[in-house]
Amino acid sequence: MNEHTNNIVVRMAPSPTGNLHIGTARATLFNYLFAKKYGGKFILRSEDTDKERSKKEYEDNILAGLTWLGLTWDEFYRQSDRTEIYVSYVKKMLESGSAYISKEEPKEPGQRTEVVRFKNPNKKIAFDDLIRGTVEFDTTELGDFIIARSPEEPLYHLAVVVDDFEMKVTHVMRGEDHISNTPRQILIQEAIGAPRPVYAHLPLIFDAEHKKLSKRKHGAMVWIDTYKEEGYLPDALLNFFAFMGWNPGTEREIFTLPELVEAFTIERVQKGAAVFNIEKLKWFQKKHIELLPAEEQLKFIAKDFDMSEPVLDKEKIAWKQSTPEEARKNLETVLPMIDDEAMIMAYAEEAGKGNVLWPLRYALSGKEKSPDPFTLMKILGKEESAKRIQRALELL
RNA sequence: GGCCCUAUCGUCUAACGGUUAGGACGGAAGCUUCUCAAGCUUUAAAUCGGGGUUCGAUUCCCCGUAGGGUCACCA
Repeated sequence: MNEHTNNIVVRMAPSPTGNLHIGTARATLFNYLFAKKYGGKFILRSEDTDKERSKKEYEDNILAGLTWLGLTWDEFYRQSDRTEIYVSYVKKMLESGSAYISKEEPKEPGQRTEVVRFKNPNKKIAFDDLIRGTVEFDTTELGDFIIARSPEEPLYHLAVVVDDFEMKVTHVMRGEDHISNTPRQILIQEAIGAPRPVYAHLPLIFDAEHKKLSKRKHGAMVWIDTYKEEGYLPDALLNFFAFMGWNPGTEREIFTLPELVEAFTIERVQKGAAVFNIEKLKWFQKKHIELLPAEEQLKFIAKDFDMSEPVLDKEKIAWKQSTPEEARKNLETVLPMIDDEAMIMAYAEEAGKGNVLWPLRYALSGKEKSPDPFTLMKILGKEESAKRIQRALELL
């Protein structure tokens, strides 16, 4: 695997049956990293063959979320636009005998009395997985599985194989939950004469109970939107996702997206599932905020810390043993110096840091614990800062 | 249950036969005369079990065990 391996094509194929999911985003990241690292093409394909469950709004959400994350694609396709292609393959398979029409007894409303089944050759299939090595299956246990509801209504396995073939996909990187789908898809490939892509099944993301993350069980925590709304930076999320299942082989942990592309190698992807740890995400977020310009960082502080006008407690304005008179004197001295940190610090050095900085910080925040007074003043602005200091003075 | 995958600190992981088993998150402790939610320092914490192979196994093989995934006219 190197830059000279030509024409690498990968694809991410989400089904628009829900908003952008963490697992989808992470798998997309790995496909993106792989494509960019090796100079390949990254295709995004909306797998909406299920008309009942697929919705345009979900597709929009997935595309918007991926764009927000910075995971951009080179080509986009929608399976519902390609039905006639799948239909032509179903016809070919029916003619060649690799598929047949089967009479069925509908078990649920809406089910057909005739479906298209794949004629299973019942053989052993072994494929080489880039992450797991050789994986073997006996396809006998799969039976003659259904590949289309009717000759005009193709189902997932058929559509995937046809698309990967037509789109010349060379590497299929997807979650490990798809590993058992692989033998079916290889069987279809062989039936239509499609080459076998290289497979790479990514480790899953688990919850604290070591179960696959699901929308049903975990609700909002699986949606990318939730993290976006909470103010998480795309790069923090991406960095976090990358490190669940991959590491650069060094002790460096903070990477931007371009840096991840540079450092990425498929060989360092893990086999075992990773537990989603929100504390670690918060740490990545903190580190990525530190990468931002100073004024951008202030916005995050302002958002996380309650900056609304404080209700001051007279008793708390003066620091420790010092007197209200001292606090008053210090605040009056500092008031005209508001936008000059150096001057305030110089004064604080001689008057006693605590005696100056505590009343100042308390006057501004009204809290015993808060960011430092200079940060507060930058966020509040000169005018509001002066106003709050004045109010503290009135109490003394 | 069948099939498949996986197995190092609580968590994310490093060590590609030889290390005092390393780092990070979180935890604990301490330091830091403006506070701590910041910063710094220190610290506790792991190779699932049993057999092999080998001079030597976290590492290779086998068997267990445990966990997970998957078994739709969903994807």
